[in-house]
Amino acid sequence: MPRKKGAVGEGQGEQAVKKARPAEKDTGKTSRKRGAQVRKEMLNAAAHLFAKHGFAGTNLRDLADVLGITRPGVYYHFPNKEKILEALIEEVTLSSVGQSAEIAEQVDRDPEDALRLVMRSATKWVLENPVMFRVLDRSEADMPAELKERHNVSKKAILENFTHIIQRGIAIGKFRTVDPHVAALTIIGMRNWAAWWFNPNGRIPMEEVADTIADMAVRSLLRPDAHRSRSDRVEDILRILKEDVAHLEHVIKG
Amino acid sequence: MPRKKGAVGEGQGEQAVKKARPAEKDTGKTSRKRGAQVRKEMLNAAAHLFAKHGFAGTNLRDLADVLGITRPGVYYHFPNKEKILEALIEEVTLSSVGQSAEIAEQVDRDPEDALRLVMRSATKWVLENPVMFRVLDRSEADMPAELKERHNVSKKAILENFTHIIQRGIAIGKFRTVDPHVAALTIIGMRNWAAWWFNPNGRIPMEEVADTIADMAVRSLLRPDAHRSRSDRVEDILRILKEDVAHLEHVIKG
DNA sequence: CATACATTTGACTCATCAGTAAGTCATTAT
DNA sequence: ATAATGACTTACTGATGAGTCAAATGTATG
Repeated sequence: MPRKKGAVGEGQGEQAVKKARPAEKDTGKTSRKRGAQVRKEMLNAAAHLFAKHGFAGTNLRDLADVLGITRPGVYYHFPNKEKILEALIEEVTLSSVGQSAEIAEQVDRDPEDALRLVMRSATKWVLENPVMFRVLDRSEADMPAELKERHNVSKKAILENFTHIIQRGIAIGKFRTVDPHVAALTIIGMRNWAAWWFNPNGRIPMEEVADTIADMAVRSLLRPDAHRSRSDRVEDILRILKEDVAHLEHVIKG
Repeated sequence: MPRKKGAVGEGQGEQAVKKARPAEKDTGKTSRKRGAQVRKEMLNAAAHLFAKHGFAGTNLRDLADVLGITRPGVYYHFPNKEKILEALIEEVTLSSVGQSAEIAEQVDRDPEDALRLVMRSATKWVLENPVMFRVLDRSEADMPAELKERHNVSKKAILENFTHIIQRGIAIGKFRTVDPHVAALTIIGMRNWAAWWFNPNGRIPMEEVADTIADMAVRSLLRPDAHRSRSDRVEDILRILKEDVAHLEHVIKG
């Protein structure tokens, strides 16, 4: 990506991160104490660049351009390129801690409810931080070992949570699927992929998308007949099934 | 990724692409006429590298190392780095042409059948070419304009096919979803994400995974009541119900 | 054996990019 | 007013990596 000659972010689908100069008066305080603000903007801009080009494919000069400073100016705020990624990931894992806690709480409810709640919350998180999510995803190969390790642990935890819920759903006869592991990976895919197509300024509000995806996840696993009775009690489901069997046998004979 | 000092493909999870020398006698013909063979190996190795590090993040020397030649040797087979990517994409789009045709044929069936068939075939393609799929996905930002254009057209076509099927399913009252567009994107996510977790040498065979994902996609959209009439044969339904009853009775007792 | 041809190498060039060092300059504290 | 300092800049270094090219190393064929 040898830096198109003309400008910087010339792509047509940009919409975010573009800015040629701090435009004289940014917040009243023109220069001093602007540091923290710039740092934030830098992380935001870096997130967009890392998400699009990956860590290795991102040029610090492009980052500087976005902020309207020169390349070495970046080094005032961060000691090196990798620290930017680390700061970004730090931020993202921090913001996902709340989510994990929330998920852990729900895990022991009725499987259908649990799956819906956990899936909605997990999806919401992705839709609220789509760029960060993409960075995480794109930079895996370039992450320093320690960060990669943490990231993998977190991914594994999510997968296990889902698998666990699904297994419980199967045990009480509410879910049906060939393999809980594959099923968990698949619904995680529904959620994760959303980070790549969801448009925060689009037609459909985030909450609604999250609800839709969570609903699809649940329905993709619910045993068809279980839909009938929304009861949690296995005995109820069994009774209904038996009624159905009796009915069908009658139909066949009659 | 400044090239770990020691070796080349030191990661523990490698399993594919590793080879230090063409090992004396490769196919009997040691050197002459080896060109086509090396070219193939090169594309394969490049696919793995591009998939892992992205186009920009891939070093041609790493590619050369995998093949047991030196970096300039690469230029005998391809004029430059970008042409390797192009050749790769060429190959991949060629192999997906068949799929598109197949999909087009199914689109006008009964929506449930159409969705299942199309989804299965689309998923199978991904599972058969997971590395290629990842390359496509990872290299989007680095693709030359013309290739990117073609790629986008193909993505859009798939999306529209799914959307169309879903809309028809809603129209005849068999599917239910808030937004067909979101639903289409979500089931595409189920499929696409599989490229990142599916292991061709894993426990579960490809066909089964494809079937499972296709089934989940269909069920995530089917209107609950429509499940009943899924099979035309009452006997089938009865048998399934009896299995369910047995299963539940077992659960209650166990 | 000699020649032609396929394949690969060593030794380059050139551009890019991460990171450093020293200097500038407005603002704020003294 | 002056010193300190926050937020830069210009001008470097050094590494890396893409791409070139004239040889070298075979290896098949006449």
